[in-house]
Amino acid sequence: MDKIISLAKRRSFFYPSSEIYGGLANAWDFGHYGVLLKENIRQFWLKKIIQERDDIILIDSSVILNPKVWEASGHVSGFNDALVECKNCHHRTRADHLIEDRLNKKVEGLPIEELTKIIKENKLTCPKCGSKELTDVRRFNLLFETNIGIIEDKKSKAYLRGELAQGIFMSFKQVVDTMRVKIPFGIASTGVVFRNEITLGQGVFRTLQFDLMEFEYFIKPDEWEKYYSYWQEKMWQMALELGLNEKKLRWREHEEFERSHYSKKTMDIEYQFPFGWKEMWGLAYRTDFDLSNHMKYSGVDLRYIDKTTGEKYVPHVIEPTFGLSRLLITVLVDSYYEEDVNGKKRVVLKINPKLAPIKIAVFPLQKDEKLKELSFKIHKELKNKYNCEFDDSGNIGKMYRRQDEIGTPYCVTVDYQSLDDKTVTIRDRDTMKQERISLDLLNKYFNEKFS
RNA sequence: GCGGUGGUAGUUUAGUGGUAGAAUGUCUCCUUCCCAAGGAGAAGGUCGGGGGUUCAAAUCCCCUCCACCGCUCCA
Repeated sequence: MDKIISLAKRRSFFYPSSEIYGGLANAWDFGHYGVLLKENIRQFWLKKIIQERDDIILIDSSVILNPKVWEASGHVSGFNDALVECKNCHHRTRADHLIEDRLNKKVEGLPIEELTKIIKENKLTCPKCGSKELTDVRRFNLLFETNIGIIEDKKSKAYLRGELAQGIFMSFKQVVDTMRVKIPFGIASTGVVFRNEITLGQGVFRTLQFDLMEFEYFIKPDEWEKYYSYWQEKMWQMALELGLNEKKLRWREHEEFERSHYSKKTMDIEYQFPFGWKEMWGLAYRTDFDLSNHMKYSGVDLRYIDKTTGEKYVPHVIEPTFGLSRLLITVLVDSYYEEDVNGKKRVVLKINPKLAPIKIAVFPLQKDEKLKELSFKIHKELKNKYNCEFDDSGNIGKMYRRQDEIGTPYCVTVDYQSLDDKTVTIRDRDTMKQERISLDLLNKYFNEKFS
């Protein structure tokens, strides 16, 4: 893993954020190749989910929503309450309620330290599993708080979105009213979300801000099992299509105590990283939890009307979540190879060509004005269609290796023969083999390679 | 959040109180008809940050930040 982090920084995929000030824990910035890779992955997903289907609508919601959204969703319930968490089953309880129920004692307004003391002295246990292992009393703040306008105004408090789902639910009515959708249908969204988790650590893997791609698939309540397995299969296929090693992937179902408050069934696709199996994507059955709560809190009817049967009901949802930032790291880990070439180490990222940040690099075999001129011309033309790089520094070996490290699948080299017969060599990243091809056929050649 | 380890050039690192070094990468020039080749030269360092001890601190002490490994948890 250290090798990947080192490569990521050396080759500008990602690196610690605001480093001149000592960095910020769990914040990373993406560099040139990192962003290109990330956006290619996003495009791949959009093609699969939006372009190739007819039943999923794309939206992009505001990062800051009306704060009531997060109250209705359950993300801020107990936000201002002092809670204890059970170390065994992770159940969270309001500390004042626990004390009042067990000891019949009014503790309203007591400071947190006092509450912790009372719980410890009286050896109070978890109301769910009975464990004695409770954390100190504290305020958990999952969501980042911010202010709209004047900080002193209490009504100014707002939250940065902690998941994409709520923005999707906020668009539900709009989509149903305008997009001629029929159940089953999905609403998709991609973008950055923020988590103010108390427990940090795990570096690039657990960050304050991360990119997600996700959708809610709205279904009839009695059909959830059917669509759950449908999306389970689709997600697996997508992971394979991205080029990930199947042997390093597995499904894992969450135990009841692990599941989020809204979910009735959750499964993760995990990837086997150098530091163990870790969650990459998730699939949750959220029932009608969110729409029903939003109906309750907002007073707006969010039921769906089946135009053919006249049936009126609150749809249930299946939620496939694709961690984009995590997928980027997974792709790097999965495609990193060290090979022995002529007794020297070759580091190469065997990334799926469709995802590669740079598709083609063009260089003159030697430093020569004529070769350079033709290379430039070819480079300029290919750039219209692909992300390309031109290079003429060092020697041919160095240029190939440099491209290997950023996963460029093809290198076009211009030599003296090129000047005579208008052909160039194309070198394949994975096999290191070359083939000579006429300039007229270059476009056709790459069209086939990247189709 | 708790416990352990560590932080020196872009990267990998040597340096245990006395003038900050190497390899590699980067840049320039020469050479070279295909895989980090050869030659010449150059740039690159708040020694993570702050404070203290000392004639003198990368080195010793305190605080802090960051990373890594366990425990815990998420996507």
